[in-house]
Amino acid sequence: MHSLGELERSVMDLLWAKGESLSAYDLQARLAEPATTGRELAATTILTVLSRLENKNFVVRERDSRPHRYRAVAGREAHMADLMHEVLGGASNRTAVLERFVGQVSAEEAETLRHLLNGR
Amino acid sequence: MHSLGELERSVMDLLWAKGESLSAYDLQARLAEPATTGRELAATTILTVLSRLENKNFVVRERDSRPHRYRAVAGREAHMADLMHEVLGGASNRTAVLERFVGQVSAEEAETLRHLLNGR
DNA sequence: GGCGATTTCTACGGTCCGTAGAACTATTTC
DNA sequence: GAAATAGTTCTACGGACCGTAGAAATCGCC
Repeated sequence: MHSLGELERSVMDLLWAKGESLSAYDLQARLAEPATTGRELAATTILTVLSRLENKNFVVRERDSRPHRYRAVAGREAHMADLMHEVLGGASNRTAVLERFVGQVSAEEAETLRHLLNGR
Repeated sequence: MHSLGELERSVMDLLWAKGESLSAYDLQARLAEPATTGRELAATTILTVLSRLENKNFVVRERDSRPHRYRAVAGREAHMADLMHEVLGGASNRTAVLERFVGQVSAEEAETLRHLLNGR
């Protein structure tokens, strides 16, 4: 799985936060807000980043709407779960990794996990 | 947490496989074997990589033995579990991530997880 | 068909990594 | 203890990836 740079991640965060699709100009405005990066970036910068994110299969582009709109392919949570599975998949001894992993979760999260495992 | 390049990862794999500490020359020989990278690398290359791994806190160096020996700080499984926790830690909604994660594990792994959670 | 909005192309500087020679330091050997 | 040898550190370069954005091309409207 491809990894994300800092600006790429900021863009994905915005797309993830807003479930809908956004145009490069929307993103430009959101990124300029102090709450996010606070930087005023050129529109072409955003477009380059979005194009790279498209190549990495993180976003899809709606080419029919006229400023193109971009939408996250997977939700933030799905992406993170994928990342966790990617790590786990690279292990020769998955059980040992899971053992370590479980050994470090908080009590509440252990409870959450038990609950989730029963609901399968 | 720092990330690893390809050669850095190969070196860590060797250090993880062999629990003990290894010298740069040991690693050079292991890396030259077809089973690993099959490449014949200069000794200084290995030393550079090890030095970077030391900076990233992946290995410790035993400076008293004369070809210095290097040892992995954490085991492979611990490292992977750490990575998974790092991903999870970056989530605003950890439960949602765990839900996705658990939803994708195999039946056997789900059983493993239940077992591990009960043994806490 | 020209003009403004939008997208694509091209590019440059920074960082990280693979790679290794050059320079330096420690150890052994005679 | 000086010379040879082994080991370590310094310096560097090329490639990949990313942030950044201007130039060039294209689209859509009047």
